[in-house]
Amino acid sequence: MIHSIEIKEPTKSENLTEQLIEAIVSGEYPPGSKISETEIARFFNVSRGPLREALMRIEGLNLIERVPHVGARVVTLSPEKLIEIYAVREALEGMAANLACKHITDQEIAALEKLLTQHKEHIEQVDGAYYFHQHGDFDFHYQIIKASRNSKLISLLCDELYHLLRMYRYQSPSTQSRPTHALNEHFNILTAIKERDAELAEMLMRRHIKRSRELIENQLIEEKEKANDAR
Amino acid sequence: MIHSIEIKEPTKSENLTEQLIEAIVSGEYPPGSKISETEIARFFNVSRGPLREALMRIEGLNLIERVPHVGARVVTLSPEKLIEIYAVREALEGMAANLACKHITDQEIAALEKLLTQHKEHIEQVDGAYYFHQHGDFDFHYQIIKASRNSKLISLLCDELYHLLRMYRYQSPSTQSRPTHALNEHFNILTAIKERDAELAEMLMRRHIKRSRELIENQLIEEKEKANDAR
DNA sequence: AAACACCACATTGTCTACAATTACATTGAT
DNA sequence: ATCAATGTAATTGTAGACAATGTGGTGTTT
Repeated sequence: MIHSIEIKEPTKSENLTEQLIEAIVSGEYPPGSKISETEIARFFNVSRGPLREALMRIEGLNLIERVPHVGARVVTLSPEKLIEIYAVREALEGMAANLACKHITDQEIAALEKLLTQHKEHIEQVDGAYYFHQHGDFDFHYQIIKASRNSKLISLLCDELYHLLRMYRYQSPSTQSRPTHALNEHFNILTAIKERDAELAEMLMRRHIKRSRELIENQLIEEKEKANDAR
Repeated sequence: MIHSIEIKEPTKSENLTEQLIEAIVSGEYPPGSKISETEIARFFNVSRGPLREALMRIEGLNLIERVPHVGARVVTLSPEKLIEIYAVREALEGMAANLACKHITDQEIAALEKLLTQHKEHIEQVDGAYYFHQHGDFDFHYQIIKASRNSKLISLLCDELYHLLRMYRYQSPSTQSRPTHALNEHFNILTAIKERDAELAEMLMRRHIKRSRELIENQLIEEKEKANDAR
């Protein structure tokens, strides 16, 4: 989707970084599991030097937590942390939608329209096409973020937060989504962008993300009630 | 300047990271300058291993840029990049002000009030107390960010963007500020927070940062015109 | 004189070995 | 039996040596 795998990275350290990110995000190294340097270095046929460099970078992405002289563990994403991330997304992607109105090209708008039409067809045909929807959801948001033309915004959302969100998706596949509602909201956002109404686009995007967040918050409340009942 | 490794951080790699950040931000290693691994490792009395680990982390903070097999250079902050950062700040700190209204304690509000009163006195006494104002400006924003109680927001603003902003301050000391106006805006923001008016606080904070950004944008335009005239 | 090819040098990337710190288990005392 | 202390084993942190790549200069050719 985003990263072209055309050419290998020139250095082992960078290759490792990408592979480890994939392994962590996909759940191959489950949340909370320990990352043994010697073990993983042997597995990837590299020495501990490049591996440690990769770990430093991955720590910067908040995918692992390291304690000196103790080791690294894969982070466990609590619903509380996820809610925090959604608050950040609300602010940043709202800004992205605003800026996109000012910079997006007609071609890009056409591409977005095509994307949403495809989504609509898929949802109508395959009722509850969950995975596809989630995938496409990222696509839609990604294109708008890119259209903001603000490289800082793009890197924060697509490099820093993206992996954490993907990881959460793997961790809790039971997350209920709302494909139809979300699709409608996507269409409304696109309409605002087409009309170059920056303020409206921002507001709609923020509301869109806020609703996703509230879904998670409700889940969290349910979980807590269940825990209380069990007591 | 003494670089003796005290018992602050438990590991040399982490010590190095902090010292290098300080050196880069303060301009000791000027923008665009090359970072020679062997040279700096010798200077700090460490081997290249820990140094490289530190460089990886600092690269993640976007303070340096590394090219494989070529080396690392200190980033040069263009006005364009700074404007991008301010757009991000506008979104994030707006959200922070909003959340702060919901979570800030009365003690914290009192502390903020005291802070602003001190700023006011200083500005009245020492006209154009530039450095202090900038310093205090960070204080005010920092306290509000902390009061948002959103750890992701806090780390993004205070860990990721903060160093870049400090670096810019060192790089272009000629930046004209507007202490009196800014102070008034700070007071207005604080009033909104005191009244727990989240939406107003967010709007005022965003406008406040937007005005700082516009100051930079105007400078940029002036520079370009000057460049055109010289041609 | 300009452009290209080649070689030597310097710098970065990686590996192996060693030192330092922590975790766990065993042992002893209360 | 529980708790504390200590020693051992395993893991992480660091250092120095070696390999791979990029840079710059020199010399030749057109």
